[in-house]
Amino acid sequence: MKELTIQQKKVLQCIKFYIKKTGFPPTRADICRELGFKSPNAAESHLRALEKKSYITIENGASRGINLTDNSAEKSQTIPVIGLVAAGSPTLADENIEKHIPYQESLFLSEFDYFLRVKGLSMKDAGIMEDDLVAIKKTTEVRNGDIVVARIGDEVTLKYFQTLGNQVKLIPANDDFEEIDINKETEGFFIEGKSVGLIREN
Amino acid sequence: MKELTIQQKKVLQCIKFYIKKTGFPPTRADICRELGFKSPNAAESHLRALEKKSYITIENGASRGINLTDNSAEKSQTIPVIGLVAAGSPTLADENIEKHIPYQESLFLSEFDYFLRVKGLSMKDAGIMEDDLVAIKKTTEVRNGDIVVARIGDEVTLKYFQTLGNQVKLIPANDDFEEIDINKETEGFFIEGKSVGLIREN
DNA sequence: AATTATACTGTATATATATTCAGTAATATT
DNA sequence: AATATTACTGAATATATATACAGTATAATT
Repeated sequence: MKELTIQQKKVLQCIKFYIKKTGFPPTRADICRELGFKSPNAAESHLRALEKKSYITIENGASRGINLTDNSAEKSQTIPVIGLVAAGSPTLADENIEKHIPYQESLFLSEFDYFLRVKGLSMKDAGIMEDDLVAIKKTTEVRNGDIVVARIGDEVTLKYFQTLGNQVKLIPANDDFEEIDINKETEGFFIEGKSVGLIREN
Repeated sequence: MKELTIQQKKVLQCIKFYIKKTGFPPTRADICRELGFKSPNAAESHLRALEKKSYITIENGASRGINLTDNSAEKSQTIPVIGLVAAGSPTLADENIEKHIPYQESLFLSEFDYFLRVKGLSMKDAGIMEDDLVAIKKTTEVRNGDIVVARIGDEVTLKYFQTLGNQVKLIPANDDFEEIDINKETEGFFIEGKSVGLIREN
């Protein structure tokens, strides 16, 4: 996927926004109006650049003949599912992405960035079972009682969050598991995000 | 919602199909081509009828200025959420529908008909918590171990299903609750469907 | 019985729109 | 140092497109 320039991104955003607002793609003149260009050729050349980088297709001769490709998404948004390996997952990087699943904006009350595939039963009593998909919002602003994705070195876990001063407790929802006590400043300790929803496929 | 004539339905379907295929709405001429009309005015008058019945809006003067309204969205794109009252819910009829939520086909592995809003903790150990939305597929074909929506008279419950001969056990996933033993032929006993997925909004 | 809605054909036309051509200028790449 | 890419203005134009007008005919509603 070729990178877009700042201006090209603006034009692509403009197209997406226009479609969302009106239900149909903009004309060259519409794009000029939205972005302040004075010549339709400004829009035209940006469109051809976007076409070349395959973010859109253009049906020649057709008015408003712009079609967003799957690459440029928004059409049917997808969200990555990341596998959480029980015994130490190195990162939440792209190479750990299991698959992408379609997703609708208003599925949960709050926005989220990815799904985490749960391994193990450490949050069983919170109703989070093996293989559940937990919707995670990337954030470090978490409150006591939140279910968080915490990283300690190489290991990533899902636990209840509880803090007092500099001390953090990561509490499992299962008596068979031990609670983790850690200092906020510990090397390699990091809050990746918090749970905002859950999906179970069965 | 005003009823559409057969021809108007065809035109509306044609618009939806065209947008799906190309990413932008059809012109009058496009509609004529697709449906075999010989005059652009045939398309024009159908469009105005659809506008009048508010299945579409038309931006005057704009090419391809057709916008599908929320009304004309496919039924299958939203799915009802039905409240399950812990102590006896009369029916799963329309009047109990909480709301509709958007839904994407491939969200779960199997198709489903509605979401059931869970009340109570009788399935806690199966990871089904209060206020969870359980995706229910309407069916009477259930197997041992399935989580089913069973109706006994006025009461509707969510339980594990276990059967032997004519005898059915409805087993909660919580020691605080009692298992229900019932004969298949009992008056007023009915399997409404089974759980095929779960969503938790929090 | 009169009116309105549906369902078209056929012609005409103003204008909305894509698209080409001619420039200018800065920046990035080879 | 030469070339390509980005980022535009400005003008011109063929054509794609919405839309009005004139008809014909049947069915539904008042």
